[in-house]
Amino acid sequence: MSKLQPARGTRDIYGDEALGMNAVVDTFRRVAGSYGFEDLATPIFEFTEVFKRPLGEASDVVSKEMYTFEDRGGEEVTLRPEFTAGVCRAFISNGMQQNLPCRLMSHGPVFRYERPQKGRYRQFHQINAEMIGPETAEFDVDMVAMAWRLLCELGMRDKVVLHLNTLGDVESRAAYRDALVAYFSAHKDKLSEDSVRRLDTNPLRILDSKDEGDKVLVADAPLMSEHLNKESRAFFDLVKAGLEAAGVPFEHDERLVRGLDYYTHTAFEFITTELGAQGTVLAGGRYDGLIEKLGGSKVAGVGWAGGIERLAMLTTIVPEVARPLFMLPMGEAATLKAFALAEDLRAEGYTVIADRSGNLKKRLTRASKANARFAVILGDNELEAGMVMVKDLDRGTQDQVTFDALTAAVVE
RNA sequence: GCGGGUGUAGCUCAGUUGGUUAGAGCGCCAGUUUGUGGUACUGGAAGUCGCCGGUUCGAUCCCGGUCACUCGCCCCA
Repeated sequence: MSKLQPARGTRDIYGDEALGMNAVVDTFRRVAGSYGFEDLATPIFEFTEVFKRPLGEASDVVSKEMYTFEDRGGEEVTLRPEFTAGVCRAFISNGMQQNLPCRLMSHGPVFRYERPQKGRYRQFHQINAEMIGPETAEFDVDMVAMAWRLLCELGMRDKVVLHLNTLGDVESRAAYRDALVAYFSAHKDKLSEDSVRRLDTNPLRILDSKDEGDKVLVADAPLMSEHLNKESRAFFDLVKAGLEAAGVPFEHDERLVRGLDYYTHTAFEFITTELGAQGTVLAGGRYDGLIEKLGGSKVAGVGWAGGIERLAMLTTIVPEVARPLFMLPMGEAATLKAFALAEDLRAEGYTVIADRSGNLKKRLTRASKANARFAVILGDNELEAGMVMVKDLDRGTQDQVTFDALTAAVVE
């Protein structure tokens, strides 16, 4: 066995898994395209500031999960740990605010230094959609509806549940945060160690603690919905009404939160029970403060990201692979003629695999394994007669046809 | 970063209560068929039992470390 192995948390992707992941990306691009989204490919690495500033120095992602290094020119750069910050940077860099709202879709690898588990890697892949500009709730509905449509097309309608919540606007959120801190501080002695720490760093996170003792306290904790101001309540009501109108089923989950401060209003996660602790398959929300934090103007945004590996593990769609045609020339002259015939067939849209090594038996075996429908046998006998032998591997029949008739003879 | 489990052929896994040549199925290669596949039969190749060290007359097996995977926590897609 080879000692060469990929670095921890990275993998080689091929075969069925590659097909599945491509199917997820293809479906995503088609669905998002149908909502008017356009492609944006941002760099895989950015200046570290791009991620550090919006995510916050104290956040886990920045403080211990980023792949940050100094390049040969002395610049501090970071492999992207997520898409949103880079997309917003691109939005600012390219003056996209001239044409709002911007609908931008991206996909590709992202990097986080974490302890790997199934469905959780250091280099993993995301699909990402951002809508930048809109301040009203109808756009949140569009984004969630688009995610739901994608998941349905991937055959996951019955495998995921949409958890939906609101974080309110800045004012409501701050009020709620204060209420939570007051409540949990009064019961600090009963909180888990993790949650005592969260009381300082990220009190909202206590709400989704998995500690049994915490859960008892959380059950009686104040609710976000009780601390929403009028505007925030109206915003959330509109999101819910819109989703109902669009036919998107959801659960209002008061415990669903976001850690970072620039998140406002809508937060949502599509969760499955089929992947253990890695149950979140697609998640997003509104980030009205992010662009400004990055140095842009005050522009709102709403977006989501999905984990391609996790989605590929759950999708039921079977990618269609074109059945190849095997070209089996025997002898030098036949090999040369086969080049021409193969090019003709490819020009007609066929997938042609030229198999020139080994005896005919071996080559037919390979053709069968490759799920080929036809094998085109071209030896000296055929060449002299100006013909090729076309073997139908499904039926086991074969016929000689002229070179010109080949294309017509291999129609399935 | 913290705690638990696992690591034997390309793949899925048996097995050795520490002992001489480590097994199966699938896959691969070859033959029965020197120009005809998928089935069948016959034969074959392939493993420093993850890596390093310790204990022992002797370690794939016991112990320690390490690497990787895996389950949970943290965090998150």
